Amino acid sequence: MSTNSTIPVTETSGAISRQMILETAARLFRHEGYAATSLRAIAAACDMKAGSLYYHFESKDQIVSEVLDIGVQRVFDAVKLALEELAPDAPLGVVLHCAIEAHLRALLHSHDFTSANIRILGQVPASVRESHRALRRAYESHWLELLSPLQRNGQIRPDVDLQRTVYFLFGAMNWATEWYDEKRFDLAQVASEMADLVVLGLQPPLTTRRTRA
Amino acid sequence: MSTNSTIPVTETSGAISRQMILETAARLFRHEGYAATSLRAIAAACDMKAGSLYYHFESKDQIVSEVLDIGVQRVFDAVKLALEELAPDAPLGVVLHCAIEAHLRALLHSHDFTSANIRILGQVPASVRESHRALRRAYESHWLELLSPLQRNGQIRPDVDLQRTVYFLFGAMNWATEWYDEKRFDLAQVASEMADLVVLGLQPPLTTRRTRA
DNA sequence: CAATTAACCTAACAAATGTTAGGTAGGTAA
DNA sequence: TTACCTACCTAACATTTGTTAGGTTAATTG
Repeated sequence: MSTNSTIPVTETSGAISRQMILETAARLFRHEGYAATSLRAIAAACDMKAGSLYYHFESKDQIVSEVLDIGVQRVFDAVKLALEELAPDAPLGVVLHCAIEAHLRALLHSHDFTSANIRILGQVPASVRESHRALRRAYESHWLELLSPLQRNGQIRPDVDLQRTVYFLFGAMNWATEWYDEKRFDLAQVASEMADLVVLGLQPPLTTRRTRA
Repeated sequence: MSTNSTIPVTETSGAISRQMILETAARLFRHEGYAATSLRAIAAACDMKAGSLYYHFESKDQIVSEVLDIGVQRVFDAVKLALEELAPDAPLGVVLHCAIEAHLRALLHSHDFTSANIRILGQVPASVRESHRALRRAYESHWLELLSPLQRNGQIRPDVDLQRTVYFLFGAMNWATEWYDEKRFDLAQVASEMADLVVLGLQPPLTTRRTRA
C-alpha cells in the first residue's frame, strides 16, 4: 500500500494522466463518435501509446463507461446547484426556466463529457449502456420530484402526466445538440423560449377559441 | 442495354434482392448501430455473402445513405398524408395532434427505416450525413409551413419563434425512440399528451397566478 | 444449339481494431 | 548502494473490417 508517513501535497502523476485520458476520450467521442474513436487516437492525443491506456483502465468499455457517467453527473450537479439558489416557493415558470437553462448550459457549453454523452449513448455496447442506466434514472427522478409538488400545488394541470412530460422535456433539451450553435443562438433566450412553450403553450392567453369550423 | 421487345411483368430478382438488403440493413442498423453492423452480417441475414452486396451497392456508405433517406421520407410521407385528410381550417390543437401522431407512428411502429434513422444519425460518416441534410431540411420546412399560417391566424402567440418550436418538437418526438415501449404505452395517448403540452402548456387555464411569495 | 447476362460465390487483400506480454527509464525508499 | 514501484513503451497477437478480382451457375436470348 502507499506510505502514509509523507503527505502527497500534489496529485500523483498517474491520477493526472488518468484524468487527461478521460477528457481526451470525451472530446474525441463527442466529435468523432464511439466506434470511430480508437484507443490509438485517444492515446496519441495524450502523447502516449495505445498500450499505456491499460495501465489506467481495464478496457475501452471502462473508459467510455466513465465518460458517460461523468457526463450525466455534470448535468445533474449543474441543475441541482442552480435549483438550490431558488426560493423554495418559486413559481413554475421560474423553476422550469432555471432548470432548463442549467441543463442546456451544462450540455452545450464547454463540456465535452455532456455532449459526448448524448452523442454516443446509442453507440456503446449494451452492457455499458445497462450499467449507465441507474444514473440516468436518478437524474430523471430528480426532475419528477421537482415537478411533483408543483402539480400538487395547483400550478400544473392535474391531468398532466409528469413522467411523460419529463421525457418530452429531455427530448427537447437533448436534441439541441443537433442544431444548437453558440454563434447563432443565445442560450439564455433558448432556455426562455423552451420554458415559455412548456408553461404557457403555443396558444394565446385568454381568448375564446372556436372548437370547430 | 436491356431488350425492350419483352415487357418485364414482374420485378427483376435483382430489384427484390436490393430491397431486401436495404430492409435488412435498416433492421440491423436500428438494433445494433452503424459501426457494429458489418456487411457480412447484413449479407448473412439475406442468405448471401458479403462480396455479393457490391453487385447492388457501391459501398457501405451508399447503403446507409439510402437507409437514412428512406427513413426520413417515410415519416415525411406519413405526415403529409395525415394532414391532407384534415380540413384546411382545422384548429391548432387538431393540426398538431394529427401531425405529431403521424410522425410518432411512422417513427415507432413497424418501420425499421425510421427508427434506424434516429439511431444511427450521429454515427455515420460526415459525408453521408452531409448529403442527407437536404432531405431533413425539407421535412423541417414542411413543419414550418404548417405552423406559419396558424401564427398569422392568431392561433399561435405572435412572440413565439416557430423555428425553435419545431426544433423542440422534433426533439420531444424523436427522443421517444429512447423510452417508448409498445407494450407499456398507447401511441395515440402519447401523441395527445404531447400536443396538449405544446398547445395548452402545463399551467391550468384561467387562473390568477401569484407572481411572488 | 451457342452466346450472353444477371446474380451470386470464393478467396483473398490491406488496414485497423482492442488487447496483452514483456521490457525499461526514472524516481523513491531502505 | 540495492531494491522496488510507478508510468510508461515496444511489439506483437488474433480478429474483424470494407473492398476487390475473378470464377460459377442458371436463366434468358438470338
